[in-house]
Amino acid sequence: MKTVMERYEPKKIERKWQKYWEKNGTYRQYSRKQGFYVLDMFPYPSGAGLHVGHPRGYIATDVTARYKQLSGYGVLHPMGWDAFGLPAEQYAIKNKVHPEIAVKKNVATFKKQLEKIGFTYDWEREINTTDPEYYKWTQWIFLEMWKRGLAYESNEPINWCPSCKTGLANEDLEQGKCERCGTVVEKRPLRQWVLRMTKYADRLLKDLDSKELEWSESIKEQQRNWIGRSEGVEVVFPIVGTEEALRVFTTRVDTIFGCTYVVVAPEHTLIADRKSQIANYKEVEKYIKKAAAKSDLERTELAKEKFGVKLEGIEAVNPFNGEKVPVYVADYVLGSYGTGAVMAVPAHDERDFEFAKKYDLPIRNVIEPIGMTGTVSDTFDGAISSAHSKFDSIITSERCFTLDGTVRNSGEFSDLKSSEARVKMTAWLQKEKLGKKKVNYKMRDWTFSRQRYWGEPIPLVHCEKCGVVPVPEKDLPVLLPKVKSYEPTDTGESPLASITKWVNTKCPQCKGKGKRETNTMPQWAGSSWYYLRYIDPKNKKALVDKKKEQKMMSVDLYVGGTEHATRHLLYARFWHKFLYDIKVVSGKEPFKKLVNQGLIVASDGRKMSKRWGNVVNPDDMVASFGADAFRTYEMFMGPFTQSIAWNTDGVVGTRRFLEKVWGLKSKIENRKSKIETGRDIESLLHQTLKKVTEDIEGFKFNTAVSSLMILVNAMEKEKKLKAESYKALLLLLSPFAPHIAEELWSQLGNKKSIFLAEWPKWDKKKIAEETVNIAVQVNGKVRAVLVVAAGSDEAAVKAQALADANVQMHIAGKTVRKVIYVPGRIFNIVVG
RNA sequence: GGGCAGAUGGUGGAAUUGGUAUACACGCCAGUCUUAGGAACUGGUUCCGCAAGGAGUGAGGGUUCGAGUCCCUCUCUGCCCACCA
Repeated sequence: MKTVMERYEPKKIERKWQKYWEKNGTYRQYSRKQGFYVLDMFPYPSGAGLHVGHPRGYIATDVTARYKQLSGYGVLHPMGWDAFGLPAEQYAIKNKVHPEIAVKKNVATFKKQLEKIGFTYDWEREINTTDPEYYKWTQWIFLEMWKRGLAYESNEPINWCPSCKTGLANEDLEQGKCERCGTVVEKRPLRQWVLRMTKYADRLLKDLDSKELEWSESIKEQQRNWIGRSEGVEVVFPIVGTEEALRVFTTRVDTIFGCTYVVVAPEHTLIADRKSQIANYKEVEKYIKKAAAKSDLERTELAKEKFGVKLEGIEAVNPFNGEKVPVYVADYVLGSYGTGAVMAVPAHDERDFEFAKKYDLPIRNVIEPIGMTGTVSDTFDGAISSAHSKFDSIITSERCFTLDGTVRNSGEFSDLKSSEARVKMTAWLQKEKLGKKKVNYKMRDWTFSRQRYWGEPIPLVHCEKCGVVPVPEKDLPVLLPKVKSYEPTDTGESPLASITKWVNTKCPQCKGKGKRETNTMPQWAGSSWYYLRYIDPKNKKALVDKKKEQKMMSVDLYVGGTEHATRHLLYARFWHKFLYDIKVVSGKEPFKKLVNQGLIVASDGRKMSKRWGNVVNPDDMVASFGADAFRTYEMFMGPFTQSIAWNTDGVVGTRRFLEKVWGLKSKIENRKSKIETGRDIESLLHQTLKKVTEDIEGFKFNTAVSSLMILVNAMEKEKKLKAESYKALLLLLSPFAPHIAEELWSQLGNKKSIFLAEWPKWDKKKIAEETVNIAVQVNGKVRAVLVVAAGSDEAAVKAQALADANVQMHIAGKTVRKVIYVPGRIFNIVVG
């Protein structure tokens, strides 16, 4: 006799199955023929723990991982910790614990939180960037780069955050402020290690267009903009009365006849070199000092107003017309881009235009908008204000014309189109040896050293005799010394510099006295290659065994936030290309497909943060609703790539849904009473099979869940269910709600895990329904809905439509002019 | 200033890509079981209107038998970049 059915109690089943899966290695099906590598951007284990926003991406990869395993793949889905860097160190300083201990504690918290949600993670492959066995290889990669001249020492001024007390890379800035603490960044000359990322600029750019790279257009565009390739020419402007010349970079050589002065950046060497020739050197020097004191932010904020000083006594010659033009120094020209000098064409460049107006410099127009002499062309609509209605008026107007057009007043190049003029003028320059084609990038080399404690030591030794010497591979890793005090200093020296016992060492080459490099690597070092370590996490001889896991060499699916567009994702691509060049990896790109999840914000619309007190902890969600309801809700709440506000009330809905699935068990027919399920439920089931399969593949989890809800609602209305139908439902549900699916699966008498079963396939024939609804419209408005046999012809539908009372009412007294029939959808009667 | 998204009920969002707008869910309303409650069950829920009917996807125009979807103009919101010559 059957007892009253047990209630659905997640607490009773979730922990049980999590233990079962771990014990049985359910998700370690690596021996399967085909592999699939699905990866989450690993978290930074902060002290605050996870909030409900974090797992959104992890759940999505988990759904995909489970679906792929059910589809026959051996899935690699690992997790680890990115634990070096400032946040961990600052947390440690604030809480007066050593970072190593803080990290250990935080990792434990994160892991405990993750385990409750029921992921397929293979914890045997867990990695931690602060583990010496791990950072040994981070150091190894650095040395390989150093050996090939890709890591170099520099003393150039770099971004210095006075609050974090460390140098920063360009990528670490946000509008001239430190990305971490918001402090305005200063320029500070500092000895530092730099990675020659610009050497890879072209490849980093070009490979974005590779067909194999399935990334969102917006991330690719962000990387393109960051790399900032621009093609132009370097033009030589001889300096009057000297053998020297000023080289300027321009993308608009077609405007060069409109050049009325030249501007150099305050850092430009011309100023010091020609000191004696500059009549107003004192004034110039004062200006340069003032400019140097300005932060990048100030330079940017004052962008509207441009200041500069004329270098009295210096003139440059425009190579095209031999005209002598004055030279200015102004900080609107950047020392670090191009040649640090520009030719100013105020008529056709906004910045030059503003500067020229301020200092009353001549504005000479040499580009005429196309169509000005004839009819106004559409090409420039909007670009040409009414003030520009006549060519001549442009010169004196309030605006300059910055687009391409027809070249005028430019000697032999007059009357050419801008694009043609650029080609011919460049050719002329090359012939006269007064210039050459040049490509410039906005992206800079990667400032790679930090003056902080909690990072990978840079494995180099400074020796008085031998210079910079690498630590031999057999001596790696260079361990980060355990110290009590690791607070940063103001001096630009790493706190490691004061640990003399560690600093003083033997030169690996001459065995004489040597000093260790005391700078550490930036936070982004460890994450630039971590995806490779998961493939072969225990390997002590090599970073990764290429032969062993060739099939996993690059990540098939990578999921994470968009905030990494120009840092982690750029750095990892750079390192991967380098590792490809030295034949450590076999592919050119690390991440084939990239999907960016939308941010989950708090219900008040703000980011979840301790500061606002709006953090929702996933532990609480699991405790009140169960992991399955929580997981399903995160997938159901909205489109995956879109940002969305958290709403705890919504979890109730997915919990109710799971209760219904649980309840359906009682409807399963037993062997004795073979009640046929209707055709309706069968076609709906197959429609759902198709929908859920396609939606998981397309990352449309919200509609996958809703289609499951529709199926379950329909099943509830049935008196009996075929066991086969119910099994199919459980399989479809299992990626989203693995615990309940596994529990019900085993209650059906299955001995093996549901995740070792096979994903059901839909049958095209069974999807088709016997009858279809046809909307009958009169002049585009729906007046009736007919139920007709599938595949009815137009005549049959027309007869039925015209017989409908409501339709008759709307066409009464009018002439039917036309009918449109879309089979299976619509029948439109046009009357007039 | 530039680039990329986006705007649909009270709320989150669907819409076979030009074919019945508002699926699914939350919330709300009414009822049922219950001493009570709801994270239970049943029904209802775009707006105006008693109804017939009409209006309706940020605003305005266009193409079409038919537009949330395509084209033009505009408004607003979010994210990213920003003196890069």
